[in-house]
Amino acid sequence: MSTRRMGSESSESRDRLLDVTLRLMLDEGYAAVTSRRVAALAGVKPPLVHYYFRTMEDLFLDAFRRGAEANLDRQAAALASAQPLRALWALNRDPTGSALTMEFMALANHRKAIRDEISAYAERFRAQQVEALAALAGGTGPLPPAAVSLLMVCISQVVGMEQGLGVTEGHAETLALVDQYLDRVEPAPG
Amino acid sequence: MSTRRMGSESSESRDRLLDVTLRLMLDEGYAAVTSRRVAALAGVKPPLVHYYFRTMEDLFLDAFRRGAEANLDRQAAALASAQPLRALWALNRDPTGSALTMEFMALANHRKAIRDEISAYAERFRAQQVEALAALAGGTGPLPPAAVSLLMVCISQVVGMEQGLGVTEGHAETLALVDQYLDRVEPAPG
DNA sequence: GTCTATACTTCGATAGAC
DNA sequence: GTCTATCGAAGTATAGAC
Repeated sequence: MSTRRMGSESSESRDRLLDVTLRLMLDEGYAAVTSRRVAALAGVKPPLVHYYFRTMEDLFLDAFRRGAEANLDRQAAALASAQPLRALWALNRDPTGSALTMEFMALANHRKAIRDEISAYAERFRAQQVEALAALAGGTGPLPPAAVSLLMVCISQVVGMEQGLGVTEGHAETLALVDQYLDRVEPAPG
Repeated sequence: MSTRRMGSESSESRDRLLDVTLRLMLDEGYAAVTSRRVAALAGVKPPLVHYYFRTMEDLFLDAFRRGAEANLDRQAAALASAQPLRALWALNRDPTGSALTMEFMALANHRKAIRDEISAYAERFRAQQVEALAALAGGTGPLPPAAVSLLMVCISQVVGMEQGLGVTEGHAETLALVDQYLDRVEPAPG
């Protein structure tokens, strides 16, 4: 066990395994991520998964980190754009994000290592947002920056979730409130 | 198969199996709900699970229905109370609810029968709320009833989720906004 | 450095005895 | 109404061949 070898991080197979893991979580939920299924979809033999990842938990962790880092970059770009609030809102409303977040949250429910990782990233996300919103030239209107940040996440997360279910009552009214707020605090250029 | 026998709904064992299922989902996630573990925790032999529930999916469905019906009753009581908005808010903030909801949502991701069931109940929940809020004597202030309903769910769900993670930035500001809203639309008696 | 053969465990589900 | 015995499939993980 102490002499167990492990694949390099630059391997193409390793890369495919991470891709497939995220896709599978999105399509069929975290419980569908088994070493056999991941391997089959990546076109490799099942044991290869354990060559690159000591345990399935390690696979989840690396898949999460990869997705989270990419999202942090996307969010930084959005916050640095000409219309930070609108860009942030558009980014949060991406339904892929909500679905994956929910899967990882459910996983975190009973895997401490994953909970800690998500917790650390969630704080970075929130901090990055709050800092940028607080520094906004025009301010964030009647709502404190931290509340704007949290509300955007709340609304996009739950609306996206419910859309996946086919439940839509109250969505139009709530999204209209957001648009109203954006028009007021960050008027569209057109 | 067509002659397969099945236990009655009034059985005590059946009742225990449903209890244990919900508890296990809460404690360790839906993936921990296996026929063997449920049986062990309920103090019965594994095959008994399949005597009462044809498949594991049936077990999940019945467990969900039982929990959902109880919640619909609780919500109806809250909405019929003297302070409907405050009672509804208190009910939504129960952390047990958020955790279970997340588990079932994750389950729904890859089980169509469960998705349909959750969808139907979610619509009933929302409809019950919107109807009651729309009929409120004092109205819902500057926000439309449907938006109030959705926002309460959004905020309590995400705040509860993040509290479980230990992430709290923005919570105080957002909860203060809710309190401010409640004080305005439904002033506390004291 | 990369992958495969294989061990061992646990799963859902059924048939039929008690 | 409940339990024993058991099947075939799928799970994680390791040891060792290329």
